[in-house]
Amino acid sequence: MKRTAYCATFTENDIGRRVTVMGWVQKYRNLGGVLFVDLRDRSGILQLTFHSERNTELFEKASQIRNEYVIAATGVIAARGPKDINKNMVTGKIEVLCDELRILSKSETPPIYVDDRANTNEAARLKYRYLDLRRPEMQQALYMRHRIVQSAREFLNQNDFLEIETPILTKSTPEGARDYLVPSRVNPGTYYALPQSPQIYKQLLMVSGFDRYYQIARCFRDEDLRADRQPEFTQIDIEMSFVNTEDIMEVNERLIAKIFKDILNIEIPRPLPRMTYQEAMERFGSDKPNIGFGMELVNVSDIAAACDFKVFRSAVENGGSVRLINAKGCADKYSRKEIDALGEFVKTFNAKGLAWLAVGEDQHKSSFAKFLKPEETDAFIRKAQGEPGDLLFFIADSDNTVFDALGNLRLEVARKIGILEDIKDRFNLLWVTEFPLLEYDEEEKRYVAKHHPFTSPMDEDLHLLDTDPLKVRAKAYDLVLNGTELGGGSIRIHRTEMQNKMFELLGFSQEEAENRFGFLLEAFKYGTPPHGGIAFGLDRLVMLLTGRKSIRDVIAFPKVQNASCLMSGAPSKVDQKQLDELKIRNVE
RNA sequence: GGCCCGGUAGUUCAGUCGGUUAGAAUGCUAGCCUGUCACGCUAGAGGUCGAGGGUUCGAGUCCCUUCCGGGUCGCCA
Repeated sequence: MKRTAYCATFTENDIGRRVTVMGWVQKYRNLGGVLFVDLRDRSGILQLTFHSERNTELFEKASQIRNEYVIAATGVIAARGPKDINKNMVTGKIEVLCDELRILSKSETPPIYVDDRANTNEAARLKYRYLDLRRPEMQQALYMRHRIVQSAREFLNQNDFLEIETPILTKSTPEGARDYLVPSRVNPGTYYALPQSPQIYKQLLMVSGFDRYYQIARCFRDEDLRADRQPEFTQIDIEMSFVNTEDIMEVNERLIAKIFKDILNIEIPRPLPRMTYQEAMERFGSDKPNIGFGMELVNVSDIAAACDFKVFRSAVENGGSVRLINAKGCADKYSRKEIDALGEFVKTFNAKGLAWLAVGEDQHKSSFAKFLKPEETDAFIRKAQGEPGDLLFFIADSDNTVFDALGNLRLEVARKIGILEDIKDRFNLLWVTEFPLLEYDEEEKRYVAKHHPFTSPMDEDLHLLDTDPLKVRAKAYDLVLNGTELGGGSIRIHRTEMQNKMFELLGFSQEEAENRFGFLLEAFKYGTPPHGGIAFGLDRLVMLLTGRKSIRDVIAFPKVQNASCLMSGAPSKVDQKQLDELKIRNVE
């Protein structure tokens, strides 16, 4: 018995043909004298029929069939009667009149439904992931993932990029995320780290002269999980030599455009819009703004500075700002209780409070009206272009807090009033450029790299490196899709002196820099081309292109929030013998 | 590490003010049924109410602790 073809590939053109199909029993319907089986494989579903009057013995055998049995059936493709056509099925006009049946393997009653309509709890789905993956929805997601990777590979291959693998067992570089460590048996007491990204290796490949590199690279970061963050994830990792920012953006716009064309048949307008980091923060309160809708931030610090409301005035006096967003027509959509809830919401972003003002025809309601002169209130409304029915939300704080809180509030309000749902099928791509090179880490009391320590500062800002490092902008860029960071990259430092300068700014002693990145600095001594690159989060890209809410839905075997795998039980304890070999002892 | 939501039959859920033997749908098992397509009809089996402790005459329900899952802040160069 040899399979003729996948179930859902047969059509009316095959009527009369004798075929063999194999797959899983999606559903059986035994009507007494006639039995229908919906047979499923990765292509879809095909109906098989067995008649007791045609072949009693075969019918008896078919009656043994239960859901999720794996069977092989042979028969003749037949047209269904006019009344029996199922318009909801791709193969709804045909069926297989079976004359042979083999039960290849039985199935116990499945613990979860293999059905897209089931709405099963995710924990149960993950425990029985191999069953969950039988669902068409999941098959589709992984098929799309495959096609997206193929599309990217095709583009990169055609554009002279070489796919090169880099080590998984690498050297720990404590900057950045927490490393996953792997003990060395041969060198007791020492550890490999799993790569957070192939960053240093791809730069070394540029030193080696490969000029254009890519890799569908697995990356590992031991940090807490989110809906869009897994401890191991995949990047489309790219690096190029003898290029500037423009060159890299240009190639990658073409890459992304090809993927959108291939996968969704959508033409991406090129060149993609660009926005500086500064502008993104000022207008949207985010370095990954969702530009699909307005409700932009409005700076009202000038009015606030002159008013009698102390919360507003002192924020400006302390070097911060007062900004607002205008929730158009929301004055009657939010109850006091809901506004209070938004107040709690912004507190999670360290805002001290949320001031609000509901614009009326001639009388306004607000949380702070009594502190303001009417003309000051009017000035706020005018600057916010407020009209009766609008609801203004104010945050007064340091710029960073105001941006963070208002940027997130903007998204929260948009979610609540349905804007995000309305625009989810549109794809708004943009580049965010000119990121700050450094930020100040309050905990560590030192500067840390915003992107990574190999990012080149902008030439225009080099003079600020010693005087005002926080003002230095980097040759760094992120690609943002609908408010999600799809990828980011930079032009790298390719001169030893500049790299040393950078390490110095980050507070590394010569010795530390040598210890951590010495091999890179050494490599840079022997002729390094100017180079730069980018990495895209493949999981996020697939998630957005397939409209899923979590990257878990586009990863075959994902981990849950505590970084464990519900199916395999990893991580797990190991034999004492294994630990002994590694010279490792658990402590309480 | 903090905060929020959830955990009752294989699955999805209901369970009122703390009160009789914890229900429904679906799935499962059996019987009937010759054109169904989430077939239909009849009957049946199926429960550590996540776990432990407490309050009470009595706890799925109230309290405490804990485990598990999700979201989120911190974290994620």
